[in-house]
Amino acid sequence: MFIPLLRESSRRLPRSRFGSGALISLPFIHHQGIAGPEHEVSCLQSYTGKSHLIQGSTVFESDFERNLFALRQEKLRQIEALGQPAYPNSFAATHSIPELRSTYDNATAEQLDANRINVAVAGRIMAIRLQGKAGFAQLQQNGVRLQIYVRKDAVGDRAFELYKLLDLGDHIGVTGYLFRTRTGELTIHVETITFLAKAMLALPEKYHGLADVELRYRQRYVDLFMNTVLNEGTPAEIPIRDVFIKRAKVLAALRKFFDSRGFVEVETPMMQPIAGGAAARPFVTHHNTLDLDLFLRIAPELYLKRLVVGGIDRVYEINRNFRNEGISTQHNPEFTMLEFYQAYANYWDLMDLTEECINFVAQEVNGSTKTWFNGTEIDLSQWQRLSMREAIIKWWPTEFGAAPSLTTFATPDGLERFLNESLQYLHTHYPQIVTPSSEVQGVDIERHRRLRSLLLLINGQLILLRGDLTPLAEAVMKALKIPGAIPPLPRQPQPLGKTIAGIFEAIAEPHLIQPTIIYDFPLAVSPLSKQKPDEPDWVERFEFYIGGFELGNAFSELNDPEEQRKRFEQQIAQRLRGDDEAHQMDEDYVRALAYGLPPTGGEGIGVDRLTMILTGASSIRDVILFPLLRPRRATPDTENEQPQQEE
RNA sequence: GAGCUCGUAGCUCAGCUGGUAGAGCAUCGCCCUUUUAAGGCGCUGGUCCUGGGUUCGAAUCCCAGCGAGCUCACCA
Repeated sequence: MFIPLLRESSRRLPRSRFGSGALISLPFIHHQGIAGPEHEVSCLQSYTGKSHLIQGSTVFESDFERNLFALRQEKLRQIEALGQPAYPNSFAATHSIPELRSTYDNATAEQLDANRINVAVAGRIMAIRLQGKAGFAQLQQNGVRLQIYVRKDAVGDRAFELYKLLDLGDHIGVTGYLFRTRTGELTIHVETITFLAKAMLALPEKYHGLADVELRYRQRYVDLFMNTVLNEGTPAEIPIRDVFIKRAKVLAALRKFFDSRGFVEVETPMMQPIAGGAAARPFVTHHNTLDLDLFLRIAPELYLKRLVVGGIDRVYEINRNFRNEGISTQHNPEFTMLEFYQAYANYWDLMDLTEECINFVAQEVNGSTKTWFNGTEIDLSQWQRLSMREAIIKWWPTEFGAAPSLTTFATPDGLERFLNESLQYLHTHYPQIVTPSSEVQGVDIERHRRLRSLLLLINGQLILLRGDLTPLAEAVMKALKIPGAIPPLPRQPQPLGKTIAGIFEAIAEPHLIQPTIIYDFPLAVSPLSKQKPDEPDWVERFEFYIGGFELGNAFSELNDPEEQRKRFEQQIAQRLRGDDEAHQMDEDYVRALAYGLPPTGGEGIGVDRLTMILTGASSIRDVILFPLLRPRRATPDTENEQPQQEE
């Protein structure tokens, strides 16, 4: 199976050196003085025949790479012939490249000559320039580069032979002394070269790096050492390596912040019999010995509050949550969340703590509270606070006619009447909205699309509120060519609070670019938070938004076991109505509350999203080392075995 | 789940009013002892994502699929 493939590919191998019949111009053939096509065929086959990688593997993209691998194997052999092991175990460096650069970047040529600095450093070759009997290369370590200068008369014949066998991407160690070149660049004048490891594959193009977004995610190892710059040409420009360095700093800063305030870091189950603490669909897994279905956690919330019951008054956890939802620039199925709980605190205390925390982390990570995100400068020290109802009123679109007032939200009837009026208003003032923007000429496409989606939104909310299609709503749906109701028709009208929250998200969220705390949420969307004493339909809860999306969610925790059980039952009722994100019953959690949870404030902060804000990365995948992607089909064989059977 | 855009050499990209594929980097060979996106000369490298269709002829047009990005929907 392999041999025919080799022969086939052999025909396309380079023929330059040995004329028309030559198979491949392998340096070792030259060195051994063997010539002629027959020998070459047998040589290539004999040594590729020893390689599991070349024979059986799917790591190669092409014959080009397969051949390159074979050539590099031969170079390794020649390196061994020069007396250096192909895969040595260590190298004793005296400095790291970042150390050398930071220490001697300002040293003058005269200083370096007068006081010779002998060094031994290791790194990956990221640029190499041979010039006859001398050459330059750039070694990279931890994202920092340092030039080396190799002269044949300084390193000797053998070492210079080795230098000529080096390729882009190889790891080497060198000893020598620092000097400055004619053009002033800090450089190591090399005295010895130690071969450390070979790059058997070709590096991406040296100027542009790895630009293909998909390749960058799939082969993050390449992306990282190529260190491609994100947001090039903008104030938010940042090499990808620095994104992840900053991510590490975000985690360290968060720990520093909470540790210094007496919080205890804990780890609670990520495999849970009941996936609770949030509204989301969980992943399911199975424990064989116990024959038990388990859920990957969607939140640590209920376990952390059990710990507060247990007397850990200040507790936090930083870990992964898993939600079986769609993927977007703000969503990855697994994401990192900080959750913390503080006994005897309420949501007002947490608002202050949140502002302090984000401020602190920004300073630790960036040395500034200002950051660039999606083309806007954001100041993480300047916060505004609005209630959800105020936010809806504030950002009610002018195209929709009159904005609601605070009393609009008091009763379902009031809200329904208001939404109906808005729908009528839209319908009469913008009769063209129902036409798709692609079919309308001479209009502002963005505005048109916005109006259209707002029309849809109101429609949907009315349907949800009422549980049926009124004639006007039906007419709009028909005009918009929407088959059936969107969202799906509920059997009963949904609670008022859910509609209000839906309107808020659609209308206000995109405006929340600068840090904003939105407080007082409807009870109906908050099964775990405490009611406001004077407004029982509303709870003491806030979310904070930066850059147009939600970063955190906090509330005064519900600690009345009886009320908690009732909320669970309501959630179960919603579940039965088809809402599979509604909360499940957790009797043990209710039991824990029955032992007495002190008044407690709790909050969750999305660490990935916070990192996005602090690094200017506009996609969550740019702050996750290995974001979830569809697997690539492994081999050409399985490719052919897959008929197009899916609809 | 829907819409838009993209998929050409290992990498970065041209070619897309249909005539059977090109550049730069990398690779390979030669020259070059202070270069730095080194330079010069020469060679090589492609199931143009996959499968159908239209056509005398498809990288190019049409359909379907696969993968990705963005926007929207859902959620955090």
